[in-house]
Amino acid sequence: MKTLVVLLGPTGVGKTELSLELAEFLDSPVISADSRQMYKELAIGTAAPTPEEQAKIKHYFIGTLQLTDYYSASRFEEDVISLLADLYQTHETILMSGGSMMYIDAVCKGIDEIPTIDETLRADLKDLYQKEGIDPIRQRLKLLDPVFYKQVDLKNHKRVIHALEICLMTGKPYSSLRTDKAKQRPFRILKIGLQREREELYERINHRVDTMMQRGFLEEARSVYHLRHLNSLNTVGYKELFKYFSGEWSLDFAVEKIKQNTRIYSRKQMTWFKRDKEIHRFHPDRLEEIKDQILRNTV
RNA sequence: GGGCAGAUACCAGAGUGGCCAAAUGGGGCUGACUGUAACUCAGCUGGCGUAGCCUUCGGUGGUUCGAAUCCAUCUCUGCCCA
Repeated sequence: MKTLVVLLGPTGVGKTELSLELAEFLDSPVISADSRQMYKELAIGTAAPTPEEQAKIKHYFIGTLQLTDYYSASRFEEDVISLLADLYQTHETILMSGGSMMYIDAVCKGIDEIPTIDETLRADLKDLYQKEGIDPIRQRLKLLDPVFYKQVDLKNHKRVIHALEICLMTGKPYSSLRTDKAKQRPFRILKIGLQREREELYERINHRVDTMMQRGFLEEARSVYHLRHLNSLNTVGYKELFKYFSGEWSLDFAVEKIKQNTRIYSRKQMTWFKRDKEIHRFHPDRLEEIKDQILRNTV
């Protein structure tokens, strides 16, 4: 049976390194599930696989987008599913590796059909939000989709605005489009979660940030500074360096903040996958155990 | 040596007789999250199994029905004058 092995875990845990070994072991390319490594301008600050690593193992979805491109979990689902259809012509097992939990869920469980929001509509609502706050948006949502209105976190403006966008875009209540059902995939999914002791993970993260700085992260960030308002740059690492460029923070302080915010991000990832009972957890050093687990599930 | 200011929870910092286990921010922790998700948002953060109770606001001793808040004194810190 065709199998998708999903390697996941918090940032800095060691996914990239292990994915190379597993890819070799499985004779598979690596499908990257990382929402930021997709941008070609962000190679250093996202710790994307290097050109050398990519020369050894074929990677998909690394550096394939420009910062100005629109992308989403739904597109990722679509792109990966269609890519898998191709790859399964010649492979039994494919490896996907990454830490963007929502992207991974989109591939594993699917995501509901919702049209892409029209740019004008999006801009209009953003404008309304900035001028009058969240209240009028809440009120309109309450009118158009009372069911979802009761479910959303009303303080989370992003979710509230998006729900209204969907209602206005489709003419239907957002809640009516939510199926809450996982799609059946024509392949088996095996999730391997990497975890380390927190102290160990934090040390790696701190160290990794220092390494990024040595590799020219500052220059990379400066080269995209003029695009800082793009969502694709609402990203740990870049945000902080931008504050240095604007004179708000000293460089040392910005670097400390990058470390801190990366640690926070890693915790959020862990929270997300703590509740996923399908994940088999391993320390990254346990390569043999991981291989065993895969063999047991792919034969 | 003299004068002044100050010492509050992990940090910063409000509070200046009862409404104070003590504002607020940071940090930390926990969690939510189906489309811009490395986003966005929420809860907790002295102790004990809520309620309630217990121990706190530099130390000690007072005043008071009642003190983080007033008085005395000690220790430490900062600034100023010598």
